[in-house]
Amino acid sequence: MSDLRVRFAPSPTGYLHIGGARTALFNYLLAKKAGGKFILRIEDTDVARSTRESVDAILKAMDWLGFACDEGPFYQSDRFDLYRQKVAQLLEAGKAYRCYCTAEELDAKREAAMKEGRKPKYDGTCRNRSDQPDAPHVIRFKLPEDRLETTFVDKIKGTISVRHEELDDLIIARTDGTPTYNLVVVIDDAEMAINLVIRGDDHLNNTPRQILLYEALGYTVPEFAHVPMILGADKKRLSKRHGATSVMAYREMGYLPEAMVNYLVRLGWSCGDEEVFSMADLIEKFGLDNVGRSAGVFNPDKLLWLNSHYIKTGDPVRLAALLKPFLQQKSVDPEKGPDLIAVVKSLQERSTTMVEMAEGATFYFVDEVAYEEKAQAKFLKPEQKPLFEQLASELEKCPQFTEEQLEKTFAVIMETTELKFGKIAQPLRVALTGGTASPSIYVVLQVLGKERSLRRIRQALATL
RNA sequence: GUCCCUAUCGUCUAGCCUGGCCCGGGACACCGGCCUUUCACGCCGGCGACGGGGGUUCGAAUCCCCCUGGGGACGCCA
Repeated sequence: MSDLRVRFAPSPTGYLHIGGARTALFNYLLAKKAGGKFILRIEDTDVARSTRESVDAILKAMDWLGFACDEGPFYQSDRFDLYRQKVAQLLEAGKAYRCYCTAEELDAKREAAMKEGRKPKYDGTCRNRSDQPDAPHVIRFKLPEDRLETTFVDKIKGTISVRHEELDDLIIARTDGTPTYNLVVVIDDAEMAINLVIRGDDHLNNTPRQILLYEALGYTVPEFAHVPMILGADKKRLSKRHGATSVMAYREMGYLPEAMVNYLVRLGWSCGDEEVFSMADLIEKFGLDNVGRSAGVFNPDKLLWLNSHYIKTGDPVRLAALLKPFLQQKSVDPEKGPDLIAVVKSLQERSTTMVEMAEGATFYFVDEVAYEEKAQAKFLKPEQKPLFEQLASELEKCPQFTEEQLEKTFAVIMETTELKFGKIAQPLRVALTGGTASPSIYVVLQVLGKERSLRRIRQALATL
């Protein structure tokens, strides 16, 4: 047991994406490893952009990935009183002030500064105003002038130092009175006793000013660990044009959560030459020490490989349950066909996603086999009639569709027809499955069972 | 533009801290072969990197500096 307290704090302005999921994973893993607490906090201070749907989508994705939180979810929108109180505290202490500059004025100044090659920061117009008219205003945090720079040691990036001349007086409350991110994140992390903040390194630049806020509010500054970003193949920030970025989209595409977790953890973290990790492995082995410092490129191929690995080695009973919705989506009724678990077993090593498995499984469930045009033309020709007749009568005689019995039956067929196994198997495969690619023919026969198999052979016979 | 971060195969990375065992290891992808009743799986093999330039040192992927590349931040978004 330790007192480690970490958190994942997504803003509900969309679904949970790949990068967020990895941040959540790192937090979760560390909490579990240390026997600490993993807290979930929804950062919805931007009322205009936050939606209930996004919250639900994020919660659902967290659940799918298996990241259960120990505390929360907490909603910042429930805590505005606390924030208001803290703003007042800063105001009273003279550590914050009202700023009456309009957004338009600020934009103009920013643009001008950029054009002149200066850093676009607030010029402090309202900093020393003595009057406080009752006009629309924001609240700004007064950058402390008692130090020239702020330095902290990041658990991943190392020592980070920023000179205060690079900073300005940031807005902590909007014109409408609502608090902004940099303020609330500090208040909540402090009030929730978070002692290690793990987040994307796009927050690295915010950290010094947040540290200043911690100090101004009299809070203990936590430790920080900034995880590198995830990029697309073109080294640009990962976005929709690189393919799906929503975690749940991968579930829909037939990915298993353990594959996603395994892929995500290896993107930026390593443990010698190991590639495959269960959640239990990760809780034992994961650590910030082996997290890389540079951005990584999202590689869908490797995710796919891991997915096929987990499908191959997965429990058929569980996979069968997972397969059902994918089958139903293709209008296949999983109840009307052979044993689903046997179906899964026959497809595990040749499926890379559950969607693919569903595609491969469909033929088992159809009432009437639909032949692929080419396959039919090549393997279901009139001259095959004697072969199929043989097949029908011998298989009819076969007492049980077991590997052993089927082998015996085929030995007989091979002898009487003087055909090699391949010459028999392929036409039969087409008759049974409609195509030329399928699991082993003995397996197909067994899974389908005697009755279905014979019906399909007779169906083929009728077309010759 | 300014600041911050970063830099090993196409990609994820091991190695770097504690220089020599690394003319650099693993994985994905790719190519070839084997296996084989189809498609796959699997197995074997191959291709392929220390960004560039200066130092330090007997010796550098490993330490230092510069350059270049990449990412991020600069918002009344988070």
